[in-house]
Amino acid sequence: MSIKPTAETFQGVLVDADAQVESFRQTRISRRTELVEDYVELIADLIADGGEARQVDIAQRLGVAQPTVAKMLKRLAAEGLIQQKPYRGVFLTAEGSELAERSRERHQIVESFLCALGVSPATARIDAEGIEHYVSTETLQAFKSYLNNPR
Amino acid sequence: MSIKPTAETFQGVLVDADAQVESFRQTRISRRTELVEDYVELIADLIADGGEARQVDIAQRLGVAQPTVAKMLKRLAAEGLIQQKPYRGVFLTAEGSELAERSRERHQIVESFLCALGVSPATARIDAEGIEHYVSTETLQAFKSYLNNPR
DNA sequence: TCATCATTATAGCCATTGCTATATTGTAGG
DNA sequence: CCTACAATATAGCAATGGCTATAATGATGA
Ligand SMILES: [Mn+2]
Ligand SMILES: [Mn+2]
Ligand SMILES: [Mn+2]
Ligand SMILES: [Mn+2]
Repeated sequence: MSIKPTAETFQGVLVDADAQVESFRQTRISRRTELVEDYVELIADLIADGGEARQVDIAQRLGVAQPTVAKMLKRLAAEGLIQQKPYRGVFLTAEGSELAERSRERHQIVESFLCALGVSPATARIDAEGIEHYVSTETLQAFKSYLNNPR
Repeated sequence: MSIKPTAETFQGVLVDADAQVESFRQTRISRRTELVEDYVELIADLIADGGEARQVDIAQRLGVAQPTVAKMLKRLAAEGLIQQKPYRGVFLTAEGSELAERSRERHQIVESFLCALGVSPATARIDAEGIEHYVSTETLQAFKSYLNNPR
């Protein structure tokens, strides 16, 4: 809407437009990388646990169908985060491992923080799975500080 | 991967499978409703500020193109959250107003909470725009409790 | 060895969320 | 009144992330 500098203008209802558009833009960027982060994190966990990450296991853990996983793995391979041999499990590249490790750490901090705040473990687990992807380094640092000195 | 009850099995690397799949499922559900919540919240703010919510204003605030908004508004109308007259601004139905109010409140609590935790206002604003959609009522309650008794 | 079965690959479908280009409509000024 | 111009509508495209059905492959066990 256009600026209406009349006497009865209610200031404060709307936040600064430039700031708001920047927030929405950043959120859209985070949403695009969300799935990739969950995939590499899960792949790293599966490899750490059983030595390999297979499509069926990834699909079962994510609760999606196997072709959905197959398509995403192609994308991850195209982005250089994993390597795959036909009809074999996948493994992480150096770049993929780094992203997985960063994601795992951040996820752990968010979940621990929620628990420290008094949220039940079950709810903390669910909420952290979504929240983790929208937490900046600054907010993550604030979470860490709280964990070091809760209450 | 299959269960491998060997002696060298590393327990604890992988979380419970059923719990994990439930987390991912809930996150996918939240992701689907994210945009709708931001739209109705923004529409309510625009109406409160200027008396009307036009496509150009919504588009400018979200940082997307006008046809993107037009398409989403059709969806919101189909879902009964807004009413629109051709070539006119939109307004919220009773249902849309309720969702907008709930979203606005939740958004405000999340942003205030981050600030109270020591996050800078600019970062809190950005992070809250994403985090808000993945916060359960239980976690929101924990945020409120902290706001009532911080530090 | 080789047949079966679990796993992976592929094809084709749909919904969502973005875009550009362009047609249509409404309205305000001259 | 009527013409610009601003706003909206529409068409068509692309990427993402789901799905089912089915083909191709690998590995296991008899
Ligand atoms: Mn995660
Ligand atoms: Mn996650
Ligand atoms: Mn919001
Ligand atoms: Mn938001």
